[in-house]
Amino acid sequence: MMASDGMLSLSWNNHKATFCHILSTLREKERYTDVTLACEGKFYPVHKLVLSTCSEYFEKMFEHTPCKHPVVVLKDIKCADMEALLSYMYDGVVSVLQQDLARLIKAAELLQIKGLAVPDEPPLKELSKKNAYPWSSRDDRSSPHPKRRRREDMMTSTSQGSSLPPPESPPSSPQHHQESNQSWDHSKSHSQDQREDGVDQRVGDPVEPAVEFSSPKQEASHNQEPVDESLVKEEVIEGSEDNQGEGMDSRIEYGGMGGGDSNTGGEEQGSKFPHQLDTKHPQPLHEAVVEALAGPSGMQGWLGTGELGGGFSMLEGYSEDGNQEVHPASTGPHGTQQSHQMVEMSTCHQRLDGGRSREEEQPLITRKLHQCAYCSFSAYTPSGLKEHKRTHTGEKPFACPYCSYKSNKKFNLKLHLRIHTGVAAK
DNA sequence: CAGCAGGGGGCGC
DNA sequence: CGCCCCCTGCTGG
Repeated sequence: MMASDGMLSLSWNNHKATFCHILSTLREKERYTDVTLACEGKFYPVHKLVLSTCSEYFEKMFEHTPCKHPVVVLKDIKCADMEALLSYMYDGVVSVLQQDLARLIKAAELLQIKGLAVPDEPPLKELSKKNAYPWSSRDDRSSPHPKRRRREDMMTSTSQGSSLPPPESPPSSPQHHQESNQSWDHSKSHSQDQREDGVDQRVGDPVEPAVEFSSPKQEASHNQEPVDESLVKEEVIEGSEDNQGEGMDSRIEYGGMGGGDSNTGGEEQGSKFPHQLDTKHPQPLHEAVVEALAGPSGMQGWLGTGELGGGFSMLEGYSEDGNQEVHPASTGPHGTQQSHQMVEMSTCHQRLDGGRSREEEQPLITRKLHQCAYCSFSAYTPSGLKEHKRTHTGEKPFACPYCSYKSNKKFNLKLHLRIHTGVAAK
């Protein structure tokens, strides 16, 4: 925010990253989607805008497709690849097994995905800096430019397949940004294959005539190994103030330690855990965006306060699209949806204390944070989050039978009732 | 003092 | 593990 003779320039910190994340969220929630990609019987409601942005192919296709909501049938694309590409287009990053890379690139070429197949701009510097791992830098993803990240470099160090062992790479490895296959992900990854049941809703969708899309040069019928999208990293909210200043990654990767006895002792704990960020003051702009774009029940996993700046670099790996069923037909009652990001803070240490100040004094805790979708608050428990959310939604389920008082909290109602029942207060 | 909101303990599933 | 209940701290009238 700068002032030049009376003129204020308000800048939205982290705007681009935020914007991208909102887009991604919109896709998850199927908000404003205006095209449906269909491949291998699965349907992916997405946005023309995004596709067009990332692919001239789509751009032209939509240019010549007057339908308001066309269904594009991708005959020669594996759904796993499609999901990966969508993840790439929306999040700017995609996790792919090395063995699937070639197929993915081929698919990307078919669709002329910028950055994966079509040089969107001088790619030299991006690629040559590969070892700099730009995405782990604090560059807040200031540019949504697609980058062809040959993640296979890293993937080779870990074994592949659906049951990736915990990344055992040394902490110095630059990859601790991305792929930690959390143990709790394993269970979820199993359900990957059941995504179909979630998409039936689209089948009968009386949208416009389907656009048959058959890529000219595709033959791929390799084994269909779904891209293990559980290869997502988990972001941990980080109090950037505490940042030792040295770059970024005070963000920690809690990869694979959930399993258990591999108590790593020191190094991880070295990095302090987030105590609460400035939870009292969610960024008004962000909230506004949340409200405006995602609605009260949108924006899951919203972590951001712009102030965090380099504390984390957006949620690139945060892909509920990977772990979630593809858009269940009903998103649950308004305001009560429970989807929230769970960040597992796993340090293989047992709970160390029960005191209130544990956060400040003991970073070595094992617990889950339940991230509020509306602000940077993280609750200890899901129910805590639930209650907290009511402060955003205004939901007040507990009404006083004697007056018009309503509370968002049962116990508060109980306290209130005392003024009616005559029980001495406090 | 009333209201609000976060944290934590206890208990049941 | 999640829900329920309660304690506690803060704020405003």
